[in-house]
Amino acid sequence: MSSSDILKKALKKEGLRYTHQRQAIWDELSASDEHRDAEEIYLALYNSGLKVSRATVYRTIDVLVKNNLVRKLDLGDGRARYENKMDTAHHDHLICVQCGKIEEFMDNVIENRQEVIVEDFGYRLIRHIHQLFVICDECGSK
Amino acid sequence: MSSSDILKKALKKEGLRYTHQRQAIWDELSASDEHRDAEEIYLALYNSGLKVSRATVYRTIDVLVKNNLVRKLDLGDGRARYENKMDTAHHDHLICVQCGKIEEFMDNVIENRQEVIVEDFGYRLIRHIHQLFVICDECGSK
DNA sequence: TTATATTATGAGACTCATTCTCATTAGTAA
DNA sequence: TTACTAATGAGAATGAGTCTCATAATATAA
Repeated sequence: MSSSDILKKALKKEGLRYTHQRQAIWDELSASDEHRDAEEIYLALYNSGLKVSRATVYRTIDVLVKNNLVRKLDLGDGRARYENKMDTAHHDHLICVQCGKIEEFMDNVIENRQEVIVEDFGYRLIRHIHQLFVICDECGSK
Repeated sequence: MSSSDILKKALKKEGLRYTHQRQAIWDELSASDEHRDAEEIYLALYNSGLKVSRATVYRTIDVLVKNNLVRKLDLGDGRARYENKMDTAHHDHLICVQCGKIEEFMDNVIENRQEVIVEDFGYRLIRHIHQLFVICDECGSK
């Protein structure tokens, strides 16, 4: 399924219209594996000649997040980051507190323990945030 | 060690003065096990007749957090919560996405796995955030 | 104590990411 | 095409948190 088909499907599901702006924003996000904030997405589009407003960037990202095409990360610094979620398995993040580098990890033992914990409470797990703030090898060796 | 001794010790270590406002804020935080935001702390003081400014609330909480007397929680909703850290063992949180109720959990298997993961990367773990967003028993049964 | 030198506080201005408003523009169904 | 809506853009608004700076309070020395 092409990039535009994926988007069209999500928009149809939400009862939303297919627009150039929404396609441009999804193209920008789906073409990269970086963890970027809204301003970076906005500027990337702007610099490639596509004048999409910040408001539309935010609005569209919300739709993409809601439809599981993009993941929103809260790193605790007041700026949300977004990553393409297509073809990527679930993972959590390691963040270097010095240089900001972001790595991904996935651990089945932890995933399973989470379920057990929530079950013991008699609750139902909806989603989780698990971030390991580290000093990476490069920063640590200085 | 009394509440004021604990505070005085932290302030001395930081080279800061002991003031009524700082004591009042620490009293307010240390007397409760709730997870409150800065505005709630400010209002609690205000309603008990202590007119401490919001700026001082934020400034003082920063000192308390830095000195491990208070823990800052980022729940991803744009308002930091603070909890008294005295006499409480390390734990992470379950947050009900419906009613906002916060419960605490601690799991040694997860704690150990985190260390292993970070070690495998050759990094050093500084701190972590682990939050399980759930639907609690009360909200789930409706 | 009292005087002196700082530091802390309060009020409100400011910041910055994000959201909202509303007039204009552009999809879309018939 | 038309006609009906929904989407967009520009910039105002929001809101948590930070900063500024004149004034007040604390610590230290005498």
